[in-house]
Amino acid sequence: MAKEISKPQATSADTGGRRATTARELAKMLGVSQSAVSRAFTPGASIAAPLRERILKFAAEIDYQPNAIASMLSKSRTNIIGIVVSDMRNPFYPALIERLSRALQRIGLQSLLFNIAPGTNLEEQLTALRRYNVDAVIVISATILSGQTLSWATEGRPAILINRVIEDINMSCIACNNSEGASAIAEHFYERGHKRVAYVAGLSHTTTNRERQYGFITRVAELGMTLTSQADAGEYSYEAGRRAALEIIKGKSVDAIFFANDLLAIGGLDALREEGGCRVPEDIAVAGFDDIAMAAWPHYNLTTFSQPIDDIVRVVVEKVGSNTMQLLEQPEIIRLSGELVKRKTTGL
Amino acid sequence: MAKEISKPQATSADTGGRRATTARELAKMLGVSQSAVSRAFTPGASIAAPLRERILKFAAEIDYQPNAIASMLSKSRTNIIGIVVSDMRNPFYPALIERLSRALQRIGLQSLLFNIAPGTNLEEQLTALRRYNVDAVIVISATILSGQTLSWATEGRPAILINRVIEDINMSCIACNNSEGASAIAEHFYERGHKRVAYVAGLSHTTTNRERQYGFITRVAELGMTLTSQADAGEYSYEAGRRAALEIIKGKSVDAIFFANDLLAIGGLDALREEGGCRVPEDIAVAGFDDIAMAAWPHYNLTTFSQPIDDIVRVVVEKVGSNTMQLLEQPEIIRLSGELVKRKTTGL
DNA sequence: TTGAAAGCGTTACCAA
DNA sequence: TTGGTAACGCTTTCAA
Repeated sequence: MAKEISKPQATSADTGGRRATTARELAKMLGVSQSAVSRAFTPGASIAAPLRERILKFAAEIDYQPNAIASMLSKSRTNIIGIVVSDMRNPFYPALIERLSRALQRIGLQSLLFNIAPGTNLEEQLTALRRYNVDAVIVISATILSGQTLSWATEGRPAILINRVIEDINMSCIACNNSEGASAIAEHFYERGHKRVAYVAGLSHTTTNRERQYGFITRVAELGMTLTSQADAGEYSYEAGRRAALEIIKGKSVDAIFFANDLLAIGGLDALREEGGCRVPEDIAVAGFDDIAMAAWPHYNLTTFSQPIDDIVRVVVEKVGSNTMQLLEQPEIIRLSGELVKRKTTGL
Repeated sequence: MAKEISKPQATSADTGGRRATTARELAKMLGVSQSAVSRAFTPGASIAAPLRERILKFAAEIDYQPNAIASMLSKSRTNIIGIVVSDMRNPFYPALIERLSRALQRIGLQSLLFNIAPGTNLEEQLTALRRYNVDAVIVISATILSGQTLSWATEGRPAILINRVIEDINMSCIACNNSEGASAIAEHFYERGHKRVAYVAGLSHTTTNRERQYGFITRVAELGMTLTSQADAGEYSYEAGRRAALEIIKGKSVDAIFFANDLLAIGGLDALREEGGCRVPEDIAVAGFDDIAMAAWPHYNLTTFSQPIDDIVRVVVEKVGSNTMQLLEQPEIIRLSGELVKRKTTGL
């Protein structure tokens, strides 16, 4: 028995092979020039309203869409932003990427992901970035790539670094005021009466770490507190946080620990309570940095310094969306201010 | 005073404006045809080794790279895979995306992100997907998009759904065996002597939820256990998990709760211990699904059913990398098996 | 405002 | 194996 045919809106010529309709074909069907079709789809182009109407209407009927690739070639503009990432394990990054890509989409820009895996051949991985002619590059990789490699990879394309600051490089950098944030944590510890404090670094050579470390230690000294110990966790992970915390309380007595980011702090927190036999905040206070979603979970309730993700996204999108060239010609270092979020790990 | 010029390896003609060298220019400089240049960069093309050598060497010197956009246009192949996502809050997805995009990169494919925000105009958001001529589409969005919308959005392009199964649609689906996994959880509960069990749904209408729910409930009945209650958390989030857990233990007595995913389970776990006054696993056992990184954290130590992310990625990349057309012509539903991971929330 | 035609930088076919 | 040349599907002058 013949199966019923459920003719799916085959308004026009069948697709045969799956080649899409072109502007030229559409133009011929309508008896107008191909240029007219192009203009119909170009906002602000010089075309009479009725003609545009007619073209757009028919285009919708036969489901015509301009081919973006061809457009890229002739306009030499791709509407694609390259996003260089290397760590999606730290929830801070997915959160940032999610909002960033949505904001970009809203102004017609798509995100092409370049997920750099550590250890492997970086140049090879970045070659693609150079070939795809992206309109701009946003780097969200706190680590791994040297400024030199980045310059090479972006090769004269507008680029902007998030959460990392490199001086004397022809790209803009945008970061929160790490050092002030860390100062604020130190002050908060001080106000709560903690005298002997410790600092746990993530990757010690990263600029975020250096700034947070500097801000914290400096303020600690200014306030006359004692920096009992410092640990270098070696990476920004939960497990590293656990290890560092246990190491810090071993022998020495400490009132408060500031971890370079929330993921470390959360690991440390669990370890202190479960293996270290400490009560937090009664025996020891804990603070982190970033304000990831988990920090607000009732179980952790972690005091932290909140990164202004929305502001970062807003500024980045603004820069990338408009005067991309300015990113090249006048690279600037933009500092956005976060805010101290006091929660239970430093209070009662 | 004049600033010193730091001539940055200007091996060849200065870039003036930042227009890249073209194959034609390169060819002229070398006195060969432009076709030769193209062939030099095409593996397996018919070109004499010495000529290729000469071209590649010179290309490297002047830093020439073939323009991928032009290549896309003439080959009508973009080497770009569209990745449709809608939730990066659940750590399962970033973990998947990270491995997926890296695996794709390894075979020369880049990932173009389409981050669909719920609530807003879907068609508008997906129009870009249709215009960019991606070679294939990978959908990692458990929810939001109807099969119909997806068909429209992919319009005859090879597509593959991860973690979601839609029958009678011309795209392949790949998912773990949710129903068996849920059965395994039920059996595990049974073996540990739990009689009164509960189920917490995420989004109840999603296929993952339906399959897990069905698998669990069915096995529970077969084993003669009692399904004390079911809750619909309404979303796959930590907070929803908390709420659902507290609701479930209110009044009724329950031995074990199976949450539709880990994020819910973790929220539930914290709530049970901290607000519900329950000991886990002594008073009540808890299990989740997915095996996200947090499930293995010592603090949670959550029993769960592990999704075979690596297998999923392997199969998807295989499909997408080779016979993309087969995805269209012979869509299949692929089930990959995960494994039960017994941890402390169901044991001692 | 409209149409014709010249690019955009490749790939691919056809001769040589 | 090589070079010449026609696509690829759009944008953008240049005339009309």
